[in-house]
Amino acid sequence: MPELPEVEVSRLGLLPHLQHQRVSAVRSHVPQLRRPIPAALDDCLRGRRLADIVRRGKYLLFDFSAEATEAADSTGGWLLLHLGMSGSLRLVTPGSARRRHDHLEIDFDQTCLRLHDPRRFGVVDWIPAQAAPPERHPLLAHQGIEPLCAGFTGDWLYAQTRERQIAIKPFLMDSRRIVGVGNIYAAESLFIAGIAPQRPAGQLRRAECTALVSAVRHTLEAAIAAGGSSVRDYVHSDGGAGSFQLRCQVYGRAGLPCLRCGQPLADQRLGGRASCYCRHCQH
DNA sequence: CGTTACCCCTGGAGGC
DNA sequence: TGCCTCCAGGGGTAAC
Repeated sequence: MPELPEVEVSRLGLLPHLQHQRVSAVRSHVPQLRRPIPAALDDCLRGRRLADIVRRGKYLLFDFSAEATEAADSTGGWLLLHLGMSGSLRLVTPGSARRRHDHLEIDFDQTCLRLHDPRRFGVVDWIPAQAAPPERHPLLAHQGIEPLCAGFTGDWLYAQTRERQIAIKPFLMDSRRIVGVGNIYAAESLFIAGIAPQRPAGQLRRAECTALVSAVRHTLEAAIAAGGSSVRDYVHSDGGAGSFQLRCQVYGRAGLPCLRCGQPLADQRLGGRASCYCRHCQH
């Protein structure tokens, strides 16, 4: 279940292997995931070198906007990928057997990148360089602040939440406000900060906003660090990016004892999502 | 503006 | 063993 840390770990794991590599072929094996996969992707990418991979929220942008080495007729662009809920990216030996749900293959000179996505909630799109800049893409244009950037502070959160009745947990998870915080890390961060998930956002005091921002950043950074330590495994093993099992303190533990006070954890639906928390430790 | 429902899809879990 | 139902997840979109 990729949230921001999993996407960032994928980026960090792939970049050293793919940067400056040239695409030799692209194959998609399904017409669409959450949205249609561009049919002409092979024409767009073939012969181009990958300059960089950048992340925006949970989206990855593969930068092929530099001048092409072989494809001379157009000006390159960006490959936009989103892993949805069940997506993962793996580097495999070219020609090795494709697994069920390997929907997209991009052959580079030395390796093959495969997008595996059983539930097909992912996104694959092509953004031509001659179009508007990638941040204007409809899926990126309304993305909120990056939780790991310097501007994401307690003061920022305090200002943004004033007069807002919405519960703090769905507020945190709304990508138009803050990108990359999914259900797991929202639940964990609220527990660490001692804030109940159903609290109206506008009710949070300044100190609570500071604590929550700190908890979100710490949780995400710890998860990236945990995943980063297994980047080598990620690239070479069959297990994929599965080893950042950050020990969850509340997520998925409804009814089990709170690790801080021992009381059974409560479960409540907020914004359609299961929200596990401790009635005793979170207010 | 906020909230809710729905949709994309598969597979794992649990009930019978 | 199998069949059914429920649920999870991200997130865009439409409806209220």
